[in-house]
Order: sequence, then structure tokens, then C-alpha cells
Amino acid sequence: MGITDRKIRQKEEVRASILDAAWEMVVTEGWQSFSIRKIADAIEYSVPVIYSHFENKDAILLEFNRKGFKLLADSLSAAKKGKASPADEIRAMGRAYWQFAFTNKEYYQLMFGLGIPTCDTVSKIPAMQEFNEVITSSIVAMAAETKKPVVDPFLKYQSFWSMLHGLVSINMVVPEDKMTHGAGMPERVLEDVLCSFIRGIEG
Amino acid sequence: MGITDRKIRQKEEVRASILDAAWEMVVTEGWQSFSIRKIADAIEYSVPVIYSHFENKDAILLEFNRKGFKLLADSLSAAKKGKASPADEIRAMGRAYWQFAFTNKEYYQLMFGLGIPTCDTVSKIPAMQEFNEVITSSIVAMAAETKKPVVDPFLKYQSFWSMLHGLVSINMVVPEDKMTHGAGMPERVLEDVLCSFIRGIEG
DNA sequence: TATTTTTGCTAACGCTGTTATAAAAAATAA
DNA sequence: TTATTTTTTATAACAGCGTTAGCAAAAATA
Repeated sequence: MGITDRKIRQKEEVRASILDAAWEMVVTEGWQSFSIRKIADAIEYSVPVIYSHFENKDAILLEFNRKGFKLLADSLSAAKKGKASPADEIRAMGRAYWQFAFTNKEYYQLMFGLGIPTCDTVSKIPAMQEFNEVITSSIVAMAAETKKPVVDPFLKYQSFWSMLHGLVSINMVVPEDKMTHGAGMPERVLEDVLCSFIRGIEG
Repeated sequence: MGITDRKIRQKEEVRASILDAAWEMVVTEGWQSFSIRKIADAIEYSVPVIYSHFENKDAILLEFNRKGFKLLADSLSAAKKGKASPADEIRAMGRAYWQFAFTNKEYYQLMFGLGIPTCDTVSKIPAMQEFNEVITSSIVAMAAETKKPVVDPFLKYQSFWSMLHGLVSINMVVPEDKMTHGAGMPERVLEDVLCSFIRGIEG
């Protein structure tokens, strides 16, 4: 049945146009102007059409969350590749995390700003697990090398993420031009934080 | 003029009742049900009365922001008092920050969750400066003791706050009963993070 | 061509923040 | 005490939001 095929294809196109229009609006006008009605307007369909593609507004946000975490997990994974030591991997991931946050402000704000992922959402976003693993594996590797103390990898994973997230979220709201301490300051804080984290594992 | 006096007094009472009713609702039902109309309902006045006390919704939030930062600054200040060393002061403040966040979830969510304070809001909230200073002074004191390297106090202040905020915000969304790693885990992460921060200054 | 299925729109419900307008109450002046 | 002015408060509207029920139009099937 070619007809059914075409219908599926067309439906998929509308779905994609919803996500495209929504993302376009978020990037140009920010999350505060993310609205079902505006999306409907942009794709030149009536509002209920959107509800035949997504259960509700949150379902659209969930979709962006998925994309965001996939992008982040892939970025960290790529940053690790080819590094000489676990410590270097961790440093590289820290910088990649920072870079992801600021080259994808909208994603970061959704993923960690509006409401940090709860336990339920973890199951809906497989890439969150990836994110966890790509970090933890480097920590485990490093702990294995420096066999001084027995570090809890999950504890260190949480510390690592905490430091990075705190750093990012505090710097994200400050407009570039309003930085009291000259440019490059946040990056120095990042390096400072990474440095003390590495030393914390080395013991 | 006793009449004008009484009017001012009564107006002040209504203003207080607005804040009381609003806070009551936030504590029992969360920020998502914070609404001008519901407040009006609770204080048994019509909606426009609220607008004769506060310019808009954000002005009410600003008021809570002020209270929250005052409370936090005072908590940190009290935690410092009587500690033997700057390092102890920092540890005490870290724990006090953590405790503030979880015994005042609603305040913390407003202050750092919904939208972290921007540069403009700093000028509207004097207690934010207090918060900055009470932390920085301990860092400076500690750097003076261990005269090894010349640490940038503002950099260390940002690191400190970043770590704490990240830690708190990641743990705040996880429901108590859903902690994968037994109770007391977040506190261990806190101590871990504090420890590596202190060492980062000691050099 | 007639019938059934699919698709999409209009219009509504109930909620939000904010404000213009008008009525009621209180304070002042005569 | 009565008339006038000022202050206080409420009603009702505007414009926006997410969501959904009901119905008309279009498309596919018989």
C-alpha cells in the first residue's frame, strides 16, 4: 500500500516541522516563549494537530531532552578519545561539558536548568545512562592506576558532575559583558576545579 | 493625624498577609501553584489590591529572594563563629549551606533554581553581597595562613559556591526514598567535595 | 457514485498576569 | 448634619496559556 506509506511519511514530516519550528523559536526567543499555540502558528496548522503528534507540551520537551543528552554524551565520549591517561580524559570531559553548556545554552537550560532530571526521566532518556557511564569509567580507570585509597566511583561521579554543573549554572546567567573579573575568568575557575578534583582522586 | 497612622498600619498588615498567604501556599503546594489570583482568594481581597502593594508578580518573588539571602547569609555567618581555623570555617559554611538548602527547599529553589540571580538582581538584594563576603573573608584568611601560592580569592569563592550549588541542585530533585546509594550518601559527597576544596587552597 | 474512515478546524473550558472602569466607603469641608 | 472630595475596593475585561470536545471537510474504500 503506497498510500499508507505516503501518509506515514507526511505525518513524519509534520512531526519534524513541529520540532523544527519549536526549536527555532526557543533559540531565537528563549524558553519563555515556547508555546503550543505559537508552534501551531509557525507550522500553519491548527493547535489540535500538535496533540496528534505529542501527548502534551512535556512530551515535546522530553524529545529535546533526549536530543540534548545524546549530544552531551557523544561530546564527552569524543573528548575522551585518544587521551593519554584517565586524568587527561577527565580534564577533557570537564572542558567538553563546559563547552557543550555554552554552545548549546538552550539544551543545557532545558536539561539541567528548568528542572533537573528526576529518577523517572532517567528511564525515559537512555542517553543519561550513557552520560553516567562515560564519566564513571574514566574515574574507575584512574582509581585503578593510583591504587592508594579505595574511592567510591559513584561518589566521585557525583562530585565531578556537581562541580561542573554548579560552575556552569552560576556562569550561565551572567551576561558576557558584565563579567566583573576580566574575560577568561570562568575558564580559570574550571581549570581550578578540575585540578582539585583530579588531586582528590590521586589522594 | 492618627487616621493616616492607622491607614499605614492597616496597609502594612495587608501587605504582610499577602506575603504570608503566598508563602503558605508555596510551602504546601510548591512554586507551580504560586498565583496572584490564589493569593487574592486566600487573603479575601480582590486581585487589584495586590497590585497596590506590589508592582507585579516578580516583585513578590523579589521579596522572598531578599528574605532567603538574608537567611542564608546569616546562617553561614553563624556557622563560622567560634571555629578554630579558616579551614574549619569553610567546612562549617559548606555544611551550613547544605543544611540551608534542604531545610528551606522553597527558598533555595527560588534563589538558585528557577533563575539564578543575575547582575541586576544583585543590586536589589544586599544580602547577596553579604553572602559573598562571609565566604570570601574565610578564603582570604586561609590563603594568608598557608602562604604557599597566591590564590585568587574571587576564583576560589566561585569554585566553592559552584561545588556546593551543583551538589545541592543535583540532590534536590531526587526523592528521599529513591536514593540508589544508601542514606547519608549526599553528605559523604559533601565532605568529599569540601575536603578537596580545602586541599586546593592549601596547595 | 455512495459509504466509511481519516484528518483538521472551530470553539470552548479553565487557568494565568495585568489593567481600565466604575461603585462603594471613608474622610474632609461647609 | 449634609455635601463634596478623596481614597479604597471590586467587577469585568483583555490577552495569553494548555488542553479537549464536537463537527465539517477531505480522502480512501467499497
